Amino acid sequence: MMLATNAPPVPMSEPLEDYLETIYLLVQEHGFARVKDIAKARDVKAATVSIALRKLAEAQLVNYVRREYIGLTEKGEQAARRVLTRHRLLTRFFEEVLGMSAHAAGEQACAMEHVLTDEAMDRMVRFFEFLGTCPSVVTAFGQCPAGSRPGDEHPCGAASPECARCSLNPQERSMSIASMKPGQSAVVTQITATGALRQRLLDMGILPETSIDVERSGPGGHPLWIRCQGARLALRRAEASNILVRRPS
Amino acid sequence: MMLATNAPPVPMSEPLEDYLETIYLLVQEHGFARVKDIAKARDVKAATVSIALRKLAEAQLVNYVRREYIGLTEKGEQAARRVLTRHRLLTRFFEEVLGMSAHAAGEQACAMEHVLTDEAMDRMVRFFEFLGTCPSVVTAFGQCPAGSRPGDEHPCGAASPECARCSLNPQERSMSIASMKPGQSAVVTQITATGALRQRLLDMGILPETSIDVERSGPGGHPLWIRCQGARLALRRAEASNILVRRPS
DNA sequence: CATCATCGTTAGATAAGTCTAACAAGATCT
DNA sequence: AGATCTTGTTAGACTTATCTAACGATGATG
Repeated sequence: MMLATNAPPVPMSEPLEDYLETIYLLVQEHGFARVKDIAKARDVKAATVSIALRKLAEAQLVNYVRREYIGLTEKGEQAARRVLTRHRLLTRFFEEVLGMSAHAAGEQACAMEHVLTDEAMDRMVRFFEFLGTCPSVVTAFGQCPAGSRPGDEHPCGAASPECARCSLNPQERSMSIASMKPGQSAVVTQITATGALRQRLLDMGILPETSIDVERSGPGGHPLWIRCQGARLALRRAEASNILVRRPS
Repeated sequence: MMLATNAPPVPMSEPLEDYLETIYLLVQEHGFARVKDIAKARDVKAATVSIALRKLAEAQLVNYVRREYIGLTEKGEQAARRVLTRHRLLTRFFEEVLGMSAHAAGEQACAMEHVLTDEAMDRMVRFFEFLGTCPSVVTAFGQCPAGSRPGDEHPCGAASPECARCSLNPQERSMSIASMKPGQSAVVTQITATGALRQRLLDMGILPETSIDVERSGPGGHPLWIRCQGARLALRRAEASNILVRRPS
């Protein structure tokens, strides 16, 4: 529901970011967000939420009239997705790379999502792009130190020899989403954009290994509508062509 | 100056942890810590430091008489080292693995050091232990996505083939610090301990790739005195034997 | 010795986020 | 309709960390 804009992200306190994130998830899951539910999700009292909502409304992040429907503004949705994307990225790192349980990884991600800088995020994404094309790295690590603690076994023997995906030419099935047709879906492998555009795409939740469904695609200057992580996004063609995917062939 | 104890770490606010860390570093660097210096290092006013010191003194973390010498207690030193170790571990991750500048890596580490859980730390250390024995992984990553952004080059070709260190039997030169003589120094490769002992050793600052100097070592039940990251530590033999190192042969 | 500069402390204010308790507004059920 | 239950809001208090401004103490200098 949101076109990529250049709105500079407003610095915000961690609790307020958490409220936005919570609202975003509740709306996505139930179609609405009530004070009570937000309070429960964040484990605070309803009174506290009420006050927070007033602040968020002042900052133009939520549309909110006393006792009425609570919804995110465009700006709020963007901020929420930004945080949520960081959350998912960190969770994946702790779970898939370091081998932590989903629960522990999520907890850790929660604590860090507010302070992950744009640059660090960028680097982590590149790390995942790298792992995605050469998964034996993770595998090798998963087999050894993250797992049990023998201490004597050596991982490299297992690591180096076969790198299944690498032998396939990765560009073979690779395409940008700009050339996808409505109804098709694919998995992101790489974001080739750099700088602000890259950051904006990442903040929208477009990360390596997330899947994307194309809903509408017009010719020429028309935006491309996609679904990603449950969100509907509109991309310009120039943006779309920077997102490489692989299609289950 | 500290024997490894089983004192349960006290939960503490982030600012207070920062004060401890700052004091620790100032003492290590200049031999003393004044209110003024702490204030400058943390970029707050002296008044604020004064108040914080009172709280730290109440919590038995600093020895502190009004207007007199400021020093960490044993508990305080332990807490400071705990945070500092997290800081260093995270910095290394962002710098060495993700390829960020030393400055950016440090900033990011600062923001995360207070919330890194024991488990996540443990996993990261294992990751480094893994990388230490099979460095081609990092190298390969460093050559590709973290560096420039060609997007088309593929890292794996460079990654898999030669894994220099792996071909050497890592146990060859590997030994525990328990068998080191006074005056010798070595680099940590692995902490084989598990559970609480492992955590305690990590919290003391004993991480993969840190160097250790043995200062005194008695026979039998006597503790082993070492220097690590500028700190003097006493280890029991049972602990020392869990720390594997490589010596520049 | 008197003065002045530096350093540290105290008092009082502010801001953010939380709580409890009391209250108000709808919704539901006889 | 009236009683009651659920939900949300407001008022007031507390905690932590910070600030400014004023004050006190220590030590150096003319």
